[in-house]
Amino acid sequence: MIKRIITAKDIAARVGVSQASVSYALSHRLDKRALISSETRLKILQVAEEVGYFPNAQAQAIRTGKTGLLALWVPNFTNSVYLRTMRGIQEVASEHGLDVLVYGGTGIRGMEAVLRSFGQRRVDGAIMIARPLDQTAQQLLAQLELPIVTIGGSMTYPNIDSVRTHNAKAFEQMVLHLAAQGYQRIGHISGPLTTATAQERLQGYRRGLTVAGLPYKKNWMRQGTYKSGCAAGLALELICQKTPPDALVIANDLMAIEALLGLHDAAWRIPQDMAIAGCDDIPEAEVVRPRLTTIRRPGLRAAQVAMKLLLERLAGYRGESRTVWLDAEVVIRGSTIQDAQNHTT
Amino acid sequence: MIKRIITAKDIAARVGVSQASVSYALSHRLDKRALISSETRLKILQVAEEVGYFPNAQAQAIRTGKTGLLALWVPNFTNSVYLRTMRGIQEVASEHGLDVLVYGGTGIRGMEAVLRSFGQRRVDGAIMIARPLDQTAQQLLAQLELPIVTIGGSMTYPNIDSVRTHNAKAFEQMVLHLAAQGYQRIGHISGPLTTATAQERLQGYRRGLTVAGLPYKKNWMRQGTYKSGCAAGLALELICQKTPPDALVIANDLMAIEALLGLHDAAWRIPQDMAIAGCDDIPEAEVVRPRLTTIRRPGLRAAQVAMKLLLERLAGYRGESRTVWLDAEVVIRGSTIQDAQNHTT
DNA sequence: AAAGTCAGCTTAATCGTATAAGTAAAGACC
DNA sequence: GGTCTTTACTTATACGATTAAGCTGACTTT
Repeated sequence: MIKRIITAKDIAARVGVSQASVSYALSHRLDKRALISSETRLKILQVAEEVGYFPNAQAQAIRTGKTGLLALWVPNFTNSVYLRTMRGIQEVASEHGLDVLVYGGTGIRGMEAVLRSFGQRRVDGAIMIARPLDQTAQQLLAQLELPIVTIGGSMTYPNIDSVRTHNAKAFEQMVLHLAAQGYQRIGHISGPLTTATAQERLQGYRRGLTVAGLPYKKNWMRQGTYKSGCAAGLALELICQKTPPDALVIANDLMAIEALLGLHDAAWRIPQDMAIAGCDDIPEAEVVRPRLTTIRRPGLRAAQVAMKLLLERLAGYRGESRTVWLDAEVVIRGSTIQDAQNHTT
Repeated sequence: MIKRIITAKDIAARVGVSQASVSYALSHRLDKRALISSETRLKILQVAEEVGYFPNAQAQAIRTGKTGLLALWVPNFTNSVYLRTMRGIQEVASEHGLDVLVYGGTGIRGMEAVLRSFGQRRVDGAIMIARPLDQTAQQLLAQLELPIVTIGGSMTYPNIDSVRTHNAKAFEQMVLHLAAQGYQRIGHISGPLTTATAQERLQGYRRGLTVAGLPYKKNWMRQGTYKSGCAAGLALELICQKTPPDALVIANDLMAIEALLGLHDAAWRIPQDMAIAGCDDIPEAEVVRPRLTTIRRPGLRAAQVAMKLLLERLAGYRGESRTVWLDAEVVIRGSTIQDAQNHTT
C-alpha cells in the first residue's frame, strides 16, 4: 500500500521515462509532436494501473482551466418532485466524466455559498432547479458568463438556457378532462401568484374554462402557498358558498392532497361531490384514497435536456439563450372519475 | 466586467504589492514572518472585494493537499428516507466551508466512479449512506486511508466510522406497543435477510415478543424485498391461514403501506382486524387512511453526527474506528390504535 | 556521403497559489 | 555608533499536471 500521493513523476521513475511522457501516454493525443511508441505507452499504462494512479484533477484544472465540476443548485432536497431530476443530472454528468457539486441553501446565505463556489471552485457550469431569483441575483449570475441552465426558471440572459414545463397546456388539458367528466363548476387553488409557475397554471386553468365554455368565477378561486397547511382551510372556504364548485384544479399535489383529506373529513364524497386534481405526481398521490388525479412533470427528461444544453455550451456553443419546453402528462386517477377502479387495487 | 480569471497577481498589481503579500493578507495568519501591516491588508482586502476575487480552489488544493471537497454517496436519491440526511450533510458541510460532491450510481459502475473521484478529485473525506458493500469494495475503501463515515453501514476498518440507528430497540418497542394495545398474534414481514438492517429489525421484533411474553410463529412471518410490489401479496398469504396474525410489524413503510392498502381492498378493517406498523416515516405514511404507525429514524441527527465524526477526522483524529448508535422513535398513528383520532384530522 | 525527415523521446515553461527564506529599513539596546 | 531585533515586505520555489519546443538517432533522399 502506498502512503504518499502517487504522481506522474512516480510513474515516470518506475518506467524509466520522463514525467512528460507519462502525461502524453495517458492523454491519447493524435499530435505528431506528442508521439509515444505503443511499447512505452503500454508499459506506462500498465504501471499506472498497477499502482492505481489517476492524474490529480486539481493540477489538471489549474493548467487547462477546466475543472470538470458542475454545480447543482436545488431549492430543497425534501421536495420529491426534483429528485428524479437530481438523479438524472448526476447520472448524465457521471457518464460524461463530470462530477456534481450540490448546493441547497436558500436566501442570501445560499446565494453566497453558490457564488463563492463559482468564483473559488471554478465550476465549468451550473444547473439551477426551480430557483426564483431577484433581479440582483440574476444579474450577478449573468455577469459570471458561466454556462447556466435553469429548470423551471425563466431568465433570459445570454449565458443562461432554460428547460421549462408547459404548465399552462397541462392545466388546460386537466380542465378539459374534468369538463368531459361532466363537471361544470370548476374552481382553482393557485400557488403564490408572485411565482411564474403559479401564474402559468392559473392561465392554463382559465384557458381551459374558455375552451370548454365553462364560467370562471372569482368565488371559486383561492390563492395558496404551494406548501402544506393552507389547502384544507381554503377548500372548506370554497364549499361554504351558496353555489360551491364541483371540481377543484389545485396547483400542486401537496395542497391537493390536503384539500382531498380535508373535504373527506368534512364528509364530502370525492369524486361524486367534488373532483380534485393536483400537479406533480408525488408518491403520496397514489396512496390516498381515492387516488389523486394529477399532472406528471417530466423530471427525468428535464434533467436530460438540461444536461444536453449544458454539455453543448461546455463544448463551445456561444449562441443565443435557448428555452426548451417540455410537455407534462395528465395522469387520471380516482379523484376525478367515478367508476369501479376507485375501490380496487 | 472582467473577462479573464482574476488572480492574486492581478490584485497585487493593482495595490502595488507582491503576490505573496496578497496571499498573506487573505490568510490571516498569526506568524511573525507573515506580518502584513493592517494598512496594506485593508487595501488588499478592499481591492479583492471590488473585483470579486476568490483564491482559486484548485491552486490552493495543489499546494496544501486539502481540496475542501466531500464525497456523498447515496444509493438512490429517490428514497425519501435519506433526503433529510442529504440535506443535513450539505448544510453542515457548507457551514464549514466544504463543498459536497454527490454520487449515486449503484453496482460496479457506481463504485468505479466513486473510486475514480477519490483518486482523481482527491476528496478530503467521504460519507456513504446505506451502501451495502461486498468484501472487495470494503477493502478497497479501507486501503484509501481516506476518512469515511457510513450511515447505516457496519464496516469496521480503522479509517471508517459509522452512524447507526438502533433498529432492534425500536422494533422491540413497537411490538411492546402492539402488545399493550391488546394484540396477541403479532406477525412480521421482513426485508431481505441478507441485509444487516433487515436482520436487526427481525431480532428486535423477536425480542419484543419474548419481552411481552407473546408467541413467535414461523407462519406469521414472511420475507419481503423492502421494495414495492411484494407486500400486498405476502399480507394476503398471511391472512389466508387458520389462525392469522392480528397485527403486522413490517420492516419498512413502503411495504407496510402496500400491505395496508391490500388488506383494505380485501375488506379487512384496520386496525380492528389487523394492526399494521411500518418503519421510516415516509411522507405517504401520514396520508394513507388510517394513518400508518411507524418508526421515525433520525435522518437529520444522523447527518449531523456523521459530519461531526468526519470533521474530527479532518481535524486530525487518528484513533480507533467509532460507531455511534442513535435511537429511533416510535410514531403512533391510527393503524395500530382504535380510537376517535382515526377519523378526524 | 551529406542533408533532410521523422519518430520518440526530454527539457522547460506555465497555470495560481502557499510558504520558506531573503532583505531593507526602522527602532531598541548597551 | 555599531549590533541586534523587529517589522513589513519581496523573492523564489514547490505543488502536479499540460504542452510547446528542443534534441537525438535512425532512416530516407538525391
